[in-house]
Amino acid sequence: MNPFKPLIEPMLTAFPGLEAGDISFTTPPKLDLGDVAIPMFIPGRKLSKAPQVLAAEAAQQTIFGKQVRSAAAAGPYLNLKLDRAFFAKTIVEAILQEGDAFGSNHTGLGKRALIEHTSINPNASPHVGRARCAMIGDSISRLFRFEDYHVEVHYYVNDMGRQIGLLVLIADELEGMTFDQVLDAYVRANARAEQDPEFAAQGYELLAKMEEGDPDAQKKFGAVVDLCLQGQLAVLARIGAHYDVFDHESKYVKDPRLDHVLEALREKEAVFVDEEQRLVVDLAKLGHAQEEGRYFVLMRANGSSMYGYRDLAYTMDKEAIHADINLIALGEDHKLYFQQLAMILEAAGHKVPEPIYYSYILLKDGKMSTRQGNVVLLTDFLDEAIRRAAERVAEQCNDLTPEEQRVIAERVAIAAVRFAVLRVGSNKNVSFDMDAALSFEGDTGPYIQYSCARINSILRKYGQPLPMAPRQNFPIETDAEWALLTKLAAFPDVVSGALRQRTCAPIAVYVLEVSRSFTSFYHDCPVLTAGRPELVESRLLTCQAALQTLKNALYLLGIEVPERM
RNA sequence: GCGCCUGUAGCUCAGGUGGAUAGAGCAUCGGCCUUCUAAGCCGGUGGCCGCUGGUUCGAGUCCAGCCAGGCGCGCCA
Repeated sequence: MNPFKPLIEPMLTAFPGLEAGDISFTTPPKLDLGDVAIPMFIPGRKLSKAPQVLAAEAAQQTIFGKQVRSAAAAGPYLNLKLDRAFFAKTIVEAILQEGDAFGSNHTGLGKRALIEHTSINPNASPHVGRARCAMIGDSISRLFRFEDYHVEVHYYVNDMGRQIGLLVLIADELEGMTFDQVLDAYVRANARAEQDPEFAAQGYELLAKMEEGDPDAQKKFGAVVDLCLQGQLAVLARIGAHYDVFDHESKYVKDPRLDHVLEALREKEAVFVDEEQRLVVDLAKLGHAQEEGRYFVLMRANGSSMYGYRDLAYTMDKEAIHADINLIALGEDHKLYFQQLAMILEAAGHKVPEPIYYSYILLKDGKMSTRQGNVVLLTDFLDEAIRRAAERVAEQCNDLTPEEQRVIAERVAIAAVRFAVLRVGSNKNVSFDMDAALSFEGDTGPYIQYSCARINSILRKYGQPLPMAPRQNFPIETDAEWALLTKLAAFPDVVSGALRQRTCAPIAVYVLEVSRSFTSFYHDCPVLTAGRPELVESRLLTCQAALQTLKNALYLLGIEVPERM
């Protein structure tokens, strides 16, 4: 939606050399300069005129009609003061009409999008670093769904490998291991393998059996993996992450398609057996420029396959779905690995997924490592968040039942966590600070929810159904109303920008701006006690439009809108 | 050592495709609850945008070099 479309035509009439695409709109730094600004850089280049000169000419020569009160040049900008009521009405009308779809540009109609994310090793309860991947991946899948893509979320279950083998050994000794004991068992298994070569060898042995299809080994692996996976999914569900398809790594051990990849590599003389009898790819033959990361091992000397070998098959499997968009969210530590994988598959004529990398959440004393047990578990983090939120809710909503309070506290906590993670760019390391992450004041998820609760409160108190569309007269009396509505109108552009950049961070920034803008409106503009019925109505509809926009944007972030808080 | 990512206010972060006086929150200082929720609002203090050069009418944004942090670099996944 571009509410300022009616301003384009008069410009084109005044300057025949221009096309509609040359005219763009921005908000002036201060509203007393104008309600909307048209930058003259691009039109100036097109007409070979200095933007300052063109702006001055445009202010003189363009005949805008009665929707424009005044036009003034300010340097390279043409600032317009508008008949605000006219444009405000267009904006509110569009938002209410589009409802839950407002903001979507519907670019995914009839298209498929596949995204793989999270795919944690089944060895322990997820820590907040892994949860970052889940939240980023989940939000991107929501973004594509919102754009009308048919979205399929895949989860790769790493049910093979030495690590799991060691865990199976420990589980055997433990008997009746529960999910809560897994992390501890996993840490112990790794520590023991480092000190006890025999134990480590047993792990490899078990792994080899598993790969050969030994039924007993498969049963043991299956039991441990399933215990972990179900436990992990339950925790991930708490933050709203869900998956459509689970692909098990063990399915890709002896995939016939790998022969054809090997064949392609042989043709390029890029694969060889090294002096230790491993099957290795020489990526230099495929165009890899550096010595570092030149070799990629496919199989061990004993003939068992490496993770990457199976991943080749899995990646081809996803390619076979022929999705229009094929994404994978990966930790930055997988960057080189994925480039190597891509190089091999491309050499064999395959298309590879588009990676989305995220950096780590660091603790004060360094990186989180499941293997070392140096972690903040998502589940503990959420419990603490809920505990803090519950304290606040108990003060503020003491007229509600404990059950109602519990639901609110949970939503507030999840909003705090998801927002804190999603608002920062995914290629940035974040240092984890419990207190900062769980603050409910300022630029936070709960702040946004709070503004929604206030809107809901106004609508509840009004107590009657709102008209579906603004009436003829839509008075705008303050800058606050105008600023809010133009901010709302920007949502579709924010969505398309986020989609293009494959990140929901701009949505988080936007939702904060809308909330701030609404709260200023809330303080400046009484709604129910505005006086004139038409003003009450226009402001009610403004509230409704703001709520609809916030709701749609918060859906993308996986944050729920509370009725009150 | 080589490659990729990051460096913006005391702290945590925004700042597509170069454009108006570099923006928020926290912290700090000062105002605002007989009026729709103070998890709030309004205002003040606080910036060699890591450093040095270059391109440009114009650089936080583009290029080069350097400095600092993160990640990675052959039988982990």
